[in-house]
Amino acid sequence: MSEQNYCYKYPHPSVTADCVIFGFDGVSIKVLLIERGVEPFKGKWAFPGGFMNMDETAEECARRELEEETGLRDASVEQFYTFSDVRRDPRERVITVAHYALVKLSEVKGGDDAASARWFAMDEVPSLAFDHDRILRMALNRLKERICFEPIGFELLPEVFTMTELQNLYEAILEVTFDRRNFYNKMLKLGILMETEPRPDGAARRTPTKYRFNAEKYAELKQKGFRLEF
Amino acid sequence: MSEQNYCYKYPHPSVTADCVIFGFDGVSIKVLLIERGVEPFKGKWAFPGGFMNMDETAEECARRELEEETGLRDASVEQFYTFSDVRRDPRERVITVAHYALVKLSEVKGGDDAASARWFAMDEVPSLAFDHDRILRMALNRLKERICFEPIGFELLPEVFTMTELQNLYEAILEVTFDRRNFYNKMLKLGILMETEPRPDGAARRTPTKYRFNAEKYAELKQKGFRLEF
DNA sequence: ACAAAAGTGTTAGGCCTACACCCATGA
DNA sequence: TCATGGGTGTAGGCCTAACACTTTTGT
Repeated sequence: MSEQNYCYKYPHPSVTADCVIFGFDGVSIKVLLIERGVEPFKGKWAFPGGFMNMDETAEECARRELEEETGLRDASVEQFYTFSDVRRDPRERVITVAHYALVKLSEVKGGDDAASARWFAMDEVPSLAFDHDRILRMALNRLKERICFEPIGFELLPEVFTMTELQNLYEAILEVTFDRRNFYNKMLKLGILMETEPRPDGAARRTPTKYRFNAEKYAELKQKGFRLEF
Repeated sequence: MSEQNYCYKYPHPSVTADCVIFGFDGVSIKVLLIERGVEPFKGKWAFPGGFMNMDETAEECARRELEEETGLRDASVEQFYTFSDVRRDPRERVITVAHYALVKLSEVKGGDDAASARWFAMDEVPSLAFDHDRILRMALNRLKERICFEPIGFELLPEVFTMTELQNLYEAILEVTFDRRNFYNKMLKLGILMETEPRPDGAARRTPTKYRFNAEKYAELKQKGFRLEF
């Protein structure tokens, strides 16, 4: 039954890719976890992940996991660290190439495993399987670093969003609060936001201004090197 | 002879750790390369690296490589990316966890392989074996990012150094030039430099002020979160 | 004598921060 | 009418960037 057909002169570790999937619901950052149905860590929550095939890169493997859980193929996925502690998996030597994905919650459909998958706000995340607590901490740190250089916020928001939502997102990721006017000024001065036409419903109730991300302007900015000061 | 004793149900990639070793000679950034003596890429230059043992982490493996080539045990080593392209090694599937190390050139003794190892300035680096060109590019980018947040410069300089050397280092890594006075002011204001006593040789020839890195002050700064603006 | 490198201050402009009130809406 | 959230401008301080000359030393 369990034939062992792949033989090597020296021992090889198993290699997996894990995918920390972040979403944003307008108020707080969420992460998608899966409840483990088997030992080890049965009943504990963990990130989607799985063994890397021989004909795919780590990132492709992470994207595969992402698609299985969310149905999304084109989200932003980035590798951030490889965890190789000798005993991180109690069964055998497994090293994992950890990625994070940023997804728009509105576009996510439950995947195959929907039954055992759930979104958790950061302050609700339980103690996780394997070394996934550490992986989450590092993923969040990377997110904090990166949001100051790249407009990753827009990967997490719907196409059209309000300034307040954008501010909530930055505050949630960086765990700080900003003065509203200063945040407006800074973002608008950057020039990577476009106002969307407020549809002129005659008696429409007063709605906040909606914005859209201006990818062209951003490309220009990036050329020159830019940094968001927070 | 080549018995294949380690068997698995599914194929496993080989895992290596590579170590991009950076040094600084007072003027330019150097990287330590090793000339390959065997195929593939025989005669081409590559970073030190090797297969990960089953009882060591990727970082430990990278440190082992570092020590073999330089004799150094306590240098700063940091993992920065895992390269997993399917065909990056023509022989078999190999993924590599890439690290960079920052060393003080003055402390480096030639390692076992001294004959085939050589320091190259960045603008002399030849085309490299495997995907090591790409690895080098990414290592340099990480270095650029990191030098704005952490005083990694001090890992590359001798214990005692002049302001000009420090400036040359920043200029070499960031590939820019700074106004000397502004650089002085910024660095001194940060407060992480200590002047060393100029030894009062009576008629010593005029020497530039020497500085030393003040680790305590840096620890305080880091607490509060700091950033170097360049 | 000349070239090369160290050392040193000031000014103007831009950016960040702190801060308060009005309006529209929905309850 | 009251509570909530959106929208808006200014003034002060700090940091950044630009800029030139003198001194010392070695050649």
